[in-house]
Amino acid sequence: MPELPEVETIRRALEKPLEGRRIVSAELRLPRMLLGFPAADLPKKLKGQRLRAVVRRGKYLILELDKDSLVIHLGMTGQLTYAAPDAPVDPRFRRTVTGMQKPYGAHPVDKHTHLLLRLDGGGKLMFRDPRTFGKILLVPGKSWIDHPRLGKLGPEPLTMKPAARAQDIPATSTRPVKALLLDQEFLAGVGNIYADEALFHAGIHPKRLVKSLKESEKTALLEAVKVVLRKGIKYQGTTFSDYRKPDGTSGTNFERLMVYGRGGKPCRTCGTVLHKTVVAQRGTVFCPLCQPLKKK
DNA sequence: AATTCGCCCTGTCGGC
DNA sequence: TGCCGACAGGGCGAAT
Repeated sequence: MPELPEVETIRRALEKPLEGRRIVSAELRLPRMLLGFPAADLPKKLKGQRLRAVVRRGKYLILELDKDSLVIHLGMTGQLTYAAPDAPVDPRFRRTVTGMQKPYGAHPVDKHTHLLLRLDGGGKLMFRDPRTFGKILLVPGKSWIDHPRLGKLGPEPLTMKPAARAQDIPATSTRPVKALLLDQEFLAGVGNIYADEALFHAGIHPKRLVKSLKESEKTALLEAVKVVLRKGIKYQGTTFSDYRKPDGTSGTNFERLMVYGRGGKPCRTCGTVLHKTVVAQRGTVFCPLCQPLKKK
């Protein structure tokens, strides 16, 4: 699922080709993907506006236009692809596997392609999402910052100060620590993959209760969040099913993960078989030796 | 107030 | 081979 590193990778890839381009036409092929604005009015609203900036907040990608902001959440299986002018349609586009075929053209429009923006010069931006957990919002001006869906987001993990943020962790909370990491009001952009990775990196069991954490553990965990997110960005995101970069190729972080998706396999640090369980209604993988529930 | 639960949705996979 | 249930899970609203 696209988390902060995946969305940031997409943002960086789209920045150059999109900024300054004018929307020639917009096609919303699945109206229910759009929230808070009449779907029928979207094409007229977007047509003619220039794309001024591509920004990210947590897991949200925001296309700032002349008058409005188009806010996109990729949900679990959302893909944003950009096709350069004159790029041929590539039928293999979405069949890519890590390390295999390299798409060279445009994603074919299929039944999962929900938004299609044609740009001046001939470029195309497409939003595809098989499971339709994604969302599109049209927000007037740059007030997306205050939109109900984005206004309550916690700090950006990459710019927060771990020691300071650690002070904000409730001392009496009975939640498992993994639930805290997944809480977008605590930190914006951490999802299931990087929560597990951060907990491993910090040597903390995902079921540890928040109130049981020592100050040093809190700070170490928040440092670990930054480390694993930076690593995710460095390798252009984690592809294990649907996530793709805008050119259709895969990120290469999956093969570098320490725990996520590796239940039953040996820990890369100590060789112990990694356990898989459920925490906060999410599949969770951890090393029982490197992340003990009780301190020795 | 804090926390958990149920639901949305569809491609993929294991079992028989 | 084909059918079918289980599974994946972010975020929201309801329930506890």
